[in-house]
Amino acid sequence: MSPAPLASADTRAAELLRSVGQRVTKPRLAVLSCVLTAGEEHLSADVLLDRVLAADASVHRATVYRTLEGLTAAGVLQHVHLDRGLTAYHLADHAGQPAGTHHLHGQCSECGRIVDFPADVLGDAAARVKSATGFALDPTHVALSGTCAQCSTAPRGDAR
Amino acid sequence: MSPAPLASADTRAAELLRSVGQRVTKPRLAVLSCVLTAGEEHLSADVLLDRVLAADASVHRATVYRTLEGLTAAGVLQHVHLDRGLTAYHLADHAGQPAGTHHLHGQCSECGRIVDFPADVLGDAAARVKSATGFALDPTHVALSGTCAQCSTAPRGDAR
DNA sequence: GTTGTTGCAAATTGTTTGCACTGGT
DNA sequence: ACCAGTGCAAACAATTTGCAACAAC
Repeated sequence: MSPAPLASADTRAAELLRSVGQRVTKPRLAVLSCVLTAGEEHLSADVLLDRVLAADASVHRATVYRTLEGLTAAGVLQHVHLDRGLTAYHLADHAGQPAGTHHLHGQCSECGRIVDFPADVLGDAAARVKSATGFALDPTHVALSGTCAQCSTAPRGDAR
Repeated sequence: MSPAPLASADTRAAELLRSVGQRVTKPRLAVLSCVLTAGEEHLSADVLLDRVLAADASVHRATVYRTLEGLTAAGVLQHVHLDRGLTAYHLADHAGQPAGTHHLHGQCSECGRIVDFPADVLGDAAARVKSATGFALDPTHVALSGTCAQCSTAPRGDAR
């Protein structure tokens, strides 16, 4: 279940922090290694908060929120807005790529799960909306709503 | 600027209430006629709350929220979820149409304005997402994010 | 009259702010 | 040593709840 060499989550976190010129502090390490450990999973700020607290109860809530904001500003993390006004964080798409090619997200309205979509799933929809209405869609800013594959078939399976 | 015969907003509201078998009460009239008077405008619950209070301060907040929920359940109103976890309400698309053909909404991330889109703006995007990922998009549930025509050109113009 | 509605006050959820202290570099 | 970063407590916004008084039918 855990094949990853995650022993070094803290080490990677420290490297990342230094590489963007941020001070290496206990809360920042805690937050970043939670994100690193989560891997594929996209975690909302408050879930992340819970995990950080579970790992180190001495870190304060406010600091977790400030840290997430700071790491996003520094380009280490990216976020999407979800249902209910929550925000989910994940590692930034690698810096090599042309800017603006972020992938998009869908959120299942049944179970709350977040799924990744390739940047181009919407095809020419954005262009169509723009020319029809003048509205410039930014599908990366907010998660698209719908029902995930699991919930479409199986009933209940709430993971929120 | 105001060509509508809106003198009878309260009357229409009462008719609507009766037509769905809901009791005609002061708070319900206040809420419904605010929605009717808003017309095209899509109002978030809290803005609607302010307007209702401005019209009749004796109506309680909690009642406004309960009323909006009730009217939605009764099929009189529909809602979309916005940024920040807010919810916007508008009159339900007329009952004559085939179910599920609701229009969609976009919300400008600059000014917060809500714009309507025809139900088919996304073209085959939903089908594409479904077959690529198994995720069944429901673009009517949450407003699509982007920048409205005004904000794309002019700078500041916050109407939030 | 009785059943559905309302007003009120207090709780909730997720997040933010001001400020004095602390710890990284 | 210096300043960015942190903990804490309190404020925040939007919404929700339990309950007793109340009013529409």
